[in-house]
Amino acid sequence: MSQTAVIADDHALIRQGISHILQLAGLTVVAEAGDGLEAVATVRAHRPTLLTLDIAMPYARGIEVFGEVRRWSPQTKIIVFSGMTSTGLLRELDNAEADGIFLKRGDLDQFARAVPQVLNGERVISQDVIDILDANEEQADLTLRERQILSLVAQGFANKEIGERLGVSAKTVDNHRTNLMRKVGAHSVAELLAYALREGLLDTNREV
Amino acid sequence: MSQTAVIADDHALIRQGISHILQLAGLTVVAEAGDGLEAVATVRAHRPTLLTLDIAMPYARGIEVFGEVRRWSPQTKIIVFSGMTSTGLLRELDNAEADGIFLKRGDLDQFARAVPQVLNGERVISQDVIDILDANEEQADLTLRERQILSLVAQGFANKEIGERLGVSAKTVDNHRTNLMRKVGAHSVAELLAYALREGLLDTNREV
DNA sequence: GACCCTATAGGGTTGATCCCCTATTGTGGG
DNA sequence: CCCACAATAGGGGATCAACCCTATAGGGTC
Repeated sequence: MSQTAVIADDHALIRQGISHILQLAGLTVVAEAGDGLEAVATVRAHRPTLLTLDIAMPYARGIEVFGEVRRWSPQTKIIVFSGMTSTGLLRELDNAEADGIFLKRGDLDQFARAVPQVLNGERVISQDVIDILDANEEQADLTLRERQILSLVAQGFANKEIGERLGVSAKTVDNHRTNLMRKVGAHSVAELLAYALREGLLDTNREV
Repeated sequence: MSQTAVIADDHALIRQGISHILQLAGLTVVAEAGDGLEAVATVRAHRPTLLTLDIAMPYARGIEVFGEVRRWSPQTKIIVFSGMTSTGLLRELDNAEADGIFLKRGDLDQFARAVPQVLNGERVISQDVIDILDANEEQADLTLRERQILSLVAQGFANKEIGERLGVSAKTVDNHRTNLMRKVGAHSVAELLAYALREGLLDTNREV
């Protein structure tokens, strides 16, 4: 039986590019997915040999898709394509034990050569990614609550509103926020968001 | 003599996808460019029939590339591929009279069908883009000063610092900021930045 | 059990922001 | 010549953010 692949990316152009490469590698592309939820559903349905996953997709971030895929189809190898180069995100992917990590801006031949290796059980991280991870060893690790609050702050909500939304007091939000700022070295909302943008902690372009 | 094309995009994967489509349309892809400066240089050297241009590239934004290309190779048709869906950006492209505007997440067949039309002198804007432009007719038009201050606020500077940097008093910055917020309907830094992010008024992902 | 960390919540201070007002200068339109 | 508006500057007030402090409850580790 031939080896199958599912491609998840919100850009049709990229799906086509990847599809072409995978076909040259002898894989059968059985399905494509345009957002995170679709990606999970498609993998559950097809249980492919390989999944190529974009981390920045509507409805569900790649990282969250990751866990679901591992759960419903553990034998599926996952290669992640990242458009963003932020340390935080790449480290998350590294820790999540992606079978392959590549940058969209990177060399395609490198990816093409890596496909058979990954299918063979090896783990292939592109050199670009390794460089980025090595460069910034230190990385503020934020707690779940802090990330949630950061995201809501970035969406323009005030402490009081965030408190209502999360079911806690505004004062608790204030405390989390203070810790958050100390961790990342910011001293105002604006500095905080500037940091979050740099690190790719936010869904910048919320797609339609 | 056959018709030629140059592809400018910072993602190799997308270049490959576009290249494939253009070749099917009978065009010869004579060069590819990975950033804005390269794009301008390449177009000057080859003067292609068609340029496909990504608006979010390192070193020079697509909009700036636009003017340069029109100047050095006026007969070159320009088709823009946008990953971002912000009204402001798309309107800018519309006003700059791109020969074609498509979203990266859009339908590829639509693009493929449009290529000959564009080469034929027609102007083709994808339906997705038209919908977005129609949806938000109103668009806050900010003054130069307001844009500058918005940008500095987003970079984490306080009124006092912005004042020093622009050589005006902090109070003046405060006033500009108040007007700015009234125009966009924001009531806090966070809301202001959320707006700016949505509208693509900021350079979100500053690439390596 | 001692210890650390997260999440919760409040008290209190300081400074910045948000937004109301007035006012001047310069520029471009009609 | 008047009007609109951008840009400048300030007064003043209400609110909120930023950050210090203490404190409790629960989870994990050694």
